[in-house]
Amino acid sequence: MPRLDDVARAAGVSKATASRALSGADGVSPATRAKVQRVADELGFRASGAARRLATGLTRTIGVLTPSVDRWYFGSVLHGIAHAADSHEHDVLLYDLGAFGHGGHEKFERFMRRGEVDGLVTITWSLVGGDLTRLAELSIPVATVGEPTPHTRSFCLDDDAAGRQATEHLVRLGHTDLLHLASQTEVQPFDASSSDRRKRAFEAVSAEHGLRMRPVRTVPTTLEGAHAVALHFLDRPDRPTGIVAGTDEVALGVMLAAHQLGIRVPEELSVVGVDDVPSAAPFGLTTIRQDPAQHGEDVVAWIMGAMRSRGRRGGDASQPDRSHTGYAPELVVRASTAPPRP
Amino acid sequence: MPRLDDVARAAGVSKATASRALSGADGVSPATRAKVQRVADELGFRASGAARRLATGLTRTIGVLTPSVDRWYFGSVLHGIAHAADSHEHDVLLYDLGAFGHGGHEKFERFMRRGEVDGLVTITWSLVGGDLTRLAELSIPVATVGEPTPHTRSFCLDDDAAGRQATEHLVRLGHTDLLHLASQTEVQPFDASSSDRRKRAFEAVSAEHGLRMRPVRTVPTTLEGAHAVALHFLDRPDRPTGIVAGTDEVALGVMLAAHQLGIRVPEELSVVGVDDVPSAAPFGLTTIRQDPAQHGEDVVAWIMGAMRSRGRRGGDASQPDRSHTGYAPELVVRASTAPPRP
DNA sequence: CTCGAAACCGGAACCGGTTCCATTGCCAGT
DNA sequence: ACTGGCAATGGAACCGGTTCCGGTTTCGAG
Repeated sequence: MPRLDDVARAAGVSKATASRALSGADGVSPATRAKVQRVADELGFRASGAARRLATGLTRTIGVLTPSVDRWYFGSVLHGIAHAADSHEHDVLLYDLGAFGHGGHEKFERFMRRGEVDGLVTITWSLVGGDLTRLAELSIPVATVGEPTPHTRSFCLDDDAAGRQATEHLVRLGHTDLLHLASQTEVQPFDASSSDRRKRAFEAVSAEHGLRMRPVRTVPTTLEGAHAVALHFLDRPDRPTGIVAGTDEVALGVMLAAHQLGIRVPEELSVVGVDDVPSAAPFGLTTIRQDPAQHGEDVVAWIMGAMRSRGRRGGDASQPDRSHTGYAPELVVRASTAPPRP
Repeated sequence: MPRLDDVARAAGVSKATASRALSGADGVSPATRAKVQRVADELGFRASGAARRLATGLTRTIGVLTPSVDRWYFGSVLHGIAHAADSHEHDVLLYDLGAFGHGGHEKFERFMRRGEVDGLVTITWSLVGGDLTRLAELSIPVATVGEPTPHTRSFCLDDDAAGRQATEHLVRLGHTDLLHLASQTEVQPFDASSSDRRKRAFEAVSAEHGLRMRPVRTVPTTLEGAHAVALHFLDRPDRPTGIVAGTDEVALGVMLAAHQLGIRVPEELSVVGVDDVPSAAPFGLTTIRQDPAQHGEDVVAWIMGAMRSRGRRGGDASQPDRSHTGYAPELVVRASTAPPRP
């Protein structure tokens, strides 16, 4: 494996000049630069990342903290992040904190201990209170996607609008007896998780239109979990005529349960979800669409910008950007919603 | 941020001793070691990963090449990998090659160019032929999970047994007219992808029992894709009485299509899948279970072992381990299979 | 009491880049 | 012709650890 020294010698220049030539810094004549680059190519030179990081202090890596990677939303965000990071010539260091609470804290501690990233994005807050504030210890840009947060720059669906749109869609169809299924948030450091905001939007719309007030139910975020609970609360005469689910997975679980109980969707029960997962379409699920991969791309774009501004000292004094981006939801009407039976 | 030098000075020892004390190397008296460790703690010392890598040549990082991260199988494997890597104090560098063929090669090139990992696991071969052999250029342990390969150590479900078990289950129930839906493999460098092996097992069992020979159909690996095709080929009088799907997602798509066409499962159509995804249970899908997260854990365990043996020079001369681990499939019988109607 | 091995430790080289600073060469301005 | 100034370049320090090598102790065996 050739070193920079070898390239320099072969090109007849000093290590310093070779470094400048290859890194694109100026102060090198075009002729010299071309020669060095050619020689480097011929020798198959690849700069040692370790040496570069040691010298520059930059890792060209961004870290991702995620509660888990095998759920549609998280996976899609991660996909967007990976794509964007790659196009910025950055690597992605993945920290799968695992099942919530399940040793997640220890993994977080190890992450902090290594801390070899230039920027960090957390997908949802899967951290407990104490850990949250510790993130400030790393003096690197931090952003969150999936939940609005007061501590960091954040990106996610406008949950309030999403909850409203879903509920109002059913109200417009004539429903007056709705039930909201909030998906369970395992860790909930703030009083305004995504799930909460959707729930409040539901309650607000319910109140505005004088709907029957049923207490919101909290169910597991998975299809199978929601299905199991739905089998119980759907199997009674005073069930609602429509259900606003916090998530497509939940909505699909409900549709399945309804089907198994002989309740026809949408004739006897309307169901709306949020997400627009790929299987929502074939199941005919009416839902609120969001594009997590795009969120991932955007968060990386922001991180890159933030890294640049820290780069040039002076932007340092300015307040860190803790603003929030809420994406506009888009209602997708399919076959799972209809006017209630008279 | 304190440096090793600071710790050494504060502890009244040399940098060399401090390094030995903290890294656990021997040649340090217990008393000295304790003192250095205490001082390091007090100062909040964290060794610079960059410096350590430069000095040792080890990155404490393993790379993961995956075709995408938002599909159940890949996500679960990645989850297992992340967990295992963490317990070995290693980081995970993620390379999401993105949609197959879609710039995947460029991303792969960038990966090779940086190449700062101690070990590499590829989830399925999403690489084209040329790229495959280039992996040997990196002289690090490489393993694959999700497909048996001739070039590397590999881990995956015993596809032959899985295909046989699924098919034989239907045969035992009395079916004689089956259709196999192989899931599409976008890149297929070898003549024996997972999908192929399951297909051949199906054909073998079919022949052994003299079943009606229908040509195998290849369908997209997604629920929505399989659903779309199933709507066509199920909607005809001479449809089979049973379907062996290469994947649960495909099986679920078929079940959905059948339902929409008014075909009752399992009375009029039996369906078997492979995977046992979480939603297979609520849907009552009979399937062949596998545990991808376990595969991820195992592949990391192997990588760690391989790294150690390369560490001690001498094991170097020995042939690299290219063996294959096939996990035994487990049939899970649920409600989607039954004897054919007479 | 002496001698040698073994344990412990410090100095310094090294990993492979980046970057500050000094030097050189060349050209325009007066 | 002289010089201020700028572009191009080289030397060397530096980033922060690890590790080789040689020098002291220490301690048990003879």
